[in-house]
Amino acid sequence: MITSRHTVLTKRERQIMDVLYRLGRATAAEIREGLPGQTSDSTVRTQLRVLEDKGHARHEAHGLRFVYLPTVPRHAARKSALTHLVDTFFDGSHAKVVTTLLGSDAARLSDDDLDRIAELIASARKAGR
Amino acid sequence: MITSRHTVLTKRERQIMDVLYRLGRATAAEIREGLPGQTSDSTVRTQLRVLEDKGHARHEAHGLRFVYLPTVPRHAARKSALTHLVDTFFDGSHAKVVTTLLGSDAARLSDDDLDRIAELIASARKAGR
DNA sequence: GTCGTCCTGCTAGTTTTGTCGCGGAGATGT
DNA sequence: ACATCTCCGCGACAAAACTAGCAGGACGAC
Repeated sequence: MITSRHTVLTKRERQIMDVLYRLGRATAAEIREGLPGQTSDSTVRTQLRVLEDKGHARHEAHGLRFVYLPTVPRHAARKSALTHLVDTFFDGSHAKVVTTLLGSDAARLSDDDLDRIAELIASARKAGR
Repeated sequence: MITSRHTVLTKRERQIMDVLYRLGRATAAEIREGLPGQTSDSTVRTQLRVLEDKGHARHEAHGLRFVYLPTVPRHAARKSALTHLVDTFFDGSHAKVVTTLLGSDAARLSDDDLDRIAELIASARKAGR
């Protein structure tokens, strides 16, 4: 049953994985709540089993019920997701993304955030020369 | 917003749209080349027709052949894609994305980029107070 | 004109997804 | 013990997605 190769996710599977990554870990019921529209319990459950087959999720028998979580850790998944997004929409330029983020909605950045970013820029300059 | 087609893209459709956004505009043949694996010409063509039906792509009769392009302009598509990614993987924090980008691979940023970013930070600080 | 090439659109067959009903396995309450 | 509730998995069917073969039209070469 270990048919895990880089299988591309289907629509539903992607929705579920998104919920899973958003929450970190979740029960079948929690995932169902996180999905758009309404879906029956067994449907979600079946999908989760498929995702486990494909190697994208796993579960821990937490007490009596199952708690599902992604196999690929969040930081790894988001890195590749980010890379893909940068390549498709930003011509592979990290800088473009950064400027977009900073330019679009500066209100979401705290002073601490700005400090940290400024620091990163400073060290990037050092490394660059 | 105009008519927001809430149609979720399928695997293949997403792949095609990615190519389309990466290239900006493309003929059926170019798209086929951009896809992973091998796919017959008529398959790609059928998918493109579906994408047009769903309102995600359109074509211009450029000379004799068709040139396909996304209906949603790149900057709009990338904004929503970015928002979704930020929400799913970065807890909605723009700052986290920026630090990830700056921290992971600083070598991809030129001095000009760094200057521009520094400037954005400065203006963000001003706006913040 | 006739052929060969390069496009496009239709249509139909196959495969994959998506959905849920039903039954079983504990746990809990009466 | 029995009824009940919650949670899980299997299997079967419906729906959607994928794929490609084939016909037709426009163009250029001969």
